[in-house]
Amino acid sequence: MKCILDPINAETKKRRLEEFQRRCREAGIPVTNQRRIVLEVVLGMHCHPTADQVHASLKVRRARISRATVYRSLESLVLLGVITKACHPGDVVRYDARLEPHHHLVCLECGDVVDIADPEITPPTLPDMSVFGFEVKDCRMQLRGVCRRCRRKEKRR
Amino acid sequence: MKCILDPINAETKKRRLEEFQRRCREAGIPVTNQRRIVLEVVLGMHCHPTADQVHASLKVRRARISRATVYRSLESLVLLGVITKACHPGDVVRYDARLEPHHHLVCLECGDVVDIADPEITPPTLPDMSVFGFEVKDCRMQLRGVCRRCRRKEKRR
DNA sequence: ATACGTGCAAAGCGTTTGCATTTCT
DNA sequence: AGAAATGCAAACGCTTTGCACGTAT
Repeated sequence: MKCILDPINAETKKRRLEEFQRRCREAGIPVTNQRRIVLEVVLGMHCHPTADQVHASLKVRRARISRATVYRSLESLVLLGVITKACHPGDVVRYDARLEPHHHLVCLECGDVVDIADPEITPPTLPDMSVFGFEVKDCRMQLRGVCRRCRRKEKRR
Repeated sequence: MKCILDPINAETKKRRLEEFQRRCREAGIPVTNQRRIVLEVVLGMHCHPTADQVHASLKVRRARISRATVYRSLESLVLLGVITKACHPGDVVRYDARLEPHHHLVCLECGDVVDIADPEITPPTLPDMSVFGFEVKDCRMQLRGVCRRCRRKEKRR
């Protein structure tokens, strides 16, 4: 079984950047260099970076973008629907660049989340929650437990 | 269809408090008044309170427990496995007193999460992720989208 | 008696905001 | 030209921590 997802590939990245520009035009907000670069970096990062991790990753790429702008850019990318906020057990906001349906392994010890694909557990259609006035946009399974690293730590005690 | 879950009932509360005391003894940590009262309050609150909401709720009940102790008590209750950290898209830690399997409606606009039960979408057995060294303890479906209140707000624009 | 928990206040971080300046449309 | 975004630094809010004291085992 292979189900931990690979990084987003070059072709998908290109498509996502085009979609970002299209949505900016639709929403009438400027396509700034900063926003584009932030998106590029997030698409290239491992799963669910924090704003600060994105900022650090920008530094490595020699792109000088202030911390405040990184926060604001990520927020506008969420509003554009180009990325989403990941649901984590911790107290730091994390972002998820993967839009296609997938699931998460959540470690309840360290808060780490890993993307997985497992068609077996995915329901074929989105459940209807309109009785509650709720519009379902996507559906993700969280498999919560303890990751390898944390299990090792536990054994050591 | 009825699937938004009712508050935890009196009988269950009693059982949960007993379990808490038992686990304290097992772990060799003291059963203090503060920890017990914090648990009582969390069991009585609507879904996924923040530490500060718990603290406020304690005030209403005329229980003077310092904010720091509330934070520490909640953390020890998590370690004891008596409550869990809820997985939210926001930047504040939220707690979940419901241990039995259930699912969540997550509003991506306001970050609100509502407990639901829907056996139709619940997989019969926990998927095996031991290939990744991951021990699955529970499995929750997140139906992410927009809640009634936020949809109304959108229409007003 | 001893180890652990509690309360208080201060420190620590992640995040947001006000304002002058720059950039995009 | 006008509207919106950026950078900086300061402010803000949630959470943790150091320390003296209190409490459970």
